[in-house]
This record gives sequence, structure tokens and C-alpha cells, in this order.
Amino acid sequence: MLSNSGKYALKAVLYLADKTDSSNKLMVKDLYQPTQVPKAYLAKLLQNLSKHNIISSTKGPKGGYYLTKENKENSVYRVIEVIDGNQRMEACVLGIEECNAQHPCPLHEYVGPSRAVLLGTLKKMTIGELSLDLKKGASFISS
Amino acid sequence: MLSNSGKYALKAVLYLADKTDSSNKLMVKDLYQPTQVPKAYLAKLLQNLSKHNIISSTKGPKGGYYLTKENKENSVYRVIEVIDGNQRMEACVLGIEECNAQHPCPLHEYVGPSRAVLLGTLKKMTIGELSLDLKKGASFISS
DNA sequence: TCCGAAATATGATTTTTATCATATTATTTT
DNA sequence: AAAATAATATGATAAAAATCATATTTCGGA
Repeated sequence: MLSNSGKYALKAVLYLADKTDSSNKLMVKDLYQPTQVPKAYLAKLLQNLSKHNIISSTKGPKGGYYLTKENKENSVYRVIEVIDGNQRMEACVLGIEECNAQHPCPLHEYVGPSRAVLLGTLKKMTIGELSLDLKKGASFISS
Repeated sequence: MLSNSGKYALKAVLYLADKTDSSNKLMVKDLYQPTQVPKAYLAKLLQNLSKHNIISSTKGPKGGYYLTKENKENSVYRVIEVIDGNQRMEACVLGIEECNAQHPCPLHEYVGPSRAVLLGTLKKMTIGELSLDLKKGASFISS
């Protein structure tokens, strides 16, 4: 459903949402084990997320990655969008360019509604909201 | 959502469902244009689908690919499963192996329901049923 | 102001997916 | 039987995604 990069990015962002803020940062070396993402690959992903203002960072000693209050207001979907683009989840299931409600592919009307619900959920829910479950122990990322 | 192979396979199978039966076959050269799938790649996909009994084939002159009544009773999901495997659509959205209802990832309870509806639809609907819309002109594959 | 720590930039390598090409086998028609 | 046709098997190439490695920049502390 999501690319590996998308899964990795979401895990990292949610983990950061749970564990960090402007005064509590984490470095790549603190993140790659709990998120189970290859270290060097995670580093590259975080750089990309940072460039797109999904996460925040500061260089040098005492630096690291973290999420500001504003960062936590991004939707879950926004993270996916930045990493995987919007076509992966939103384009026609059969990849037909001209498919739309007036001129639908065979699957359009059948998968459309449930997919819209799924995407609606991802677009409404913020990273901060989701991370509350982590904080409560109602969900987990690291085993 | 689906791989290119998955999209291509579904388009080809649905097109065959609409146009063929035991006495009306189509060859690769008749299929690659309406389905917009690269010819040689389509050939390989059809071989694979044939091997998995998703479609039927006969060699030699007057041969080609076609769908029997039994073939048309396969679910849409079965085609996806054969080409993309079942992990792509069914595994944890974050790719966490140990994720389940008792030990859920942060997204589990939010995406689970709508995804279940989506997959349920794909699993219940048969290729034959879907192709009826094509026959009625209520949906399309070829432009 | 210099040293070390950390992100950033860049790019190389590997693996997977997608694509292309061709030789082989089976079947129908002549 | 031979010839032509169409799937089948196999493998080569190209493109994209994932992974790994390293040099550079920025910042804090001694």
C-alpha cells in the first residue's frame, strides 16, 4: 500500500511525535533501532522530511530531530504525500488516466467509497493526535 | 496501491472477461493496445496468469487467451493476489510484523475498518460480475 | 577560537520491478 | 508431413526503489 519509504517515514515521524519536542531531540542513532529502519536510509529520509517541514532539526552538539507543535499539526496523509506522492493512493486503481466519475473504470464505483473513507481518515488525523495513543500505551511502534 | 503489474493484469483480465469465452479468443497482439500495456510485458503477465489458472489459453493457430465460465468466477482480489501477493494490501500499513488487534500500530484501528471494506469488496466481487458493467457500457478500459 | 558532534549534501551500490527480445513447443491447416 | 501460428520458457536490459558510504557544513562547548 505504502512504499517502504512511506512506512519508514511514518514510523519515524510518529516516534518523534511521541518522544520529542523543541527541547527534547533525538538523533539518527537513537531512532533507527526503535523504528527498525536501516540507519543510513533513515538519515536520508529524515533529511527529506526536514526539508519539507514535516520535522524539525538542529545541527551540531545538542542537536537532533524533533517535532514542534506546528509539525504535529500536519496530517498523517501529508507525510505520505511528501514521500510517496499523491498518485499512489489517489490515482485510478487501474492506472487509467481518463478515469473519473463520469467516465469510470470498472472498479471506480466499487472501490471509490471505501478508499475515500480511508483517505479521509488519513487526511483528517494529525500526527499529534495519533501520537497520543502511543503516549497512552494504546498503540506501539517499537516492540 | 497496486503495482504496475497488478494494474496491467486486472485490465487484461477484465478486458478478456468482456470480450472472450471458450470460442472467442484473443491474442497478445489484440490485447496490448486496448489495455495500454507494453506488448512483451503483457505477454509475460498473461503467461503467469495462465499458469495460475486465472485465464485460459490454447496454443497454435486459432489459439489465444480467453476466460472460461470458471475463470470468470475468480474474485478481483484473486488476480491481485497472484500478481502482487497478499502482503501489499493486507499487511500492517506501517509494515510492523507484530501488529494486530491486540497489539496495534498507531494506525491499526483507524485504517483497519475502511481497508477491510475495500478488501471485502474486492474479494466478494467476481471478474465476471465486474465485466458486466463493461458490456453495458457503464464502465470502460480502452479509451 | 578550536574541536567534536550532529545534520546536510552528494553520490555509489544493490535489489527489485518493469521492459524487451528470442528460442522452443504445441496445434491447426494445407 | 510440412508450414504457419500462437502460447511458453528463458533470459537480457533498463529503470526505479532501497540501501550504503562519505565528505561538507553548522553549531555548541572547552
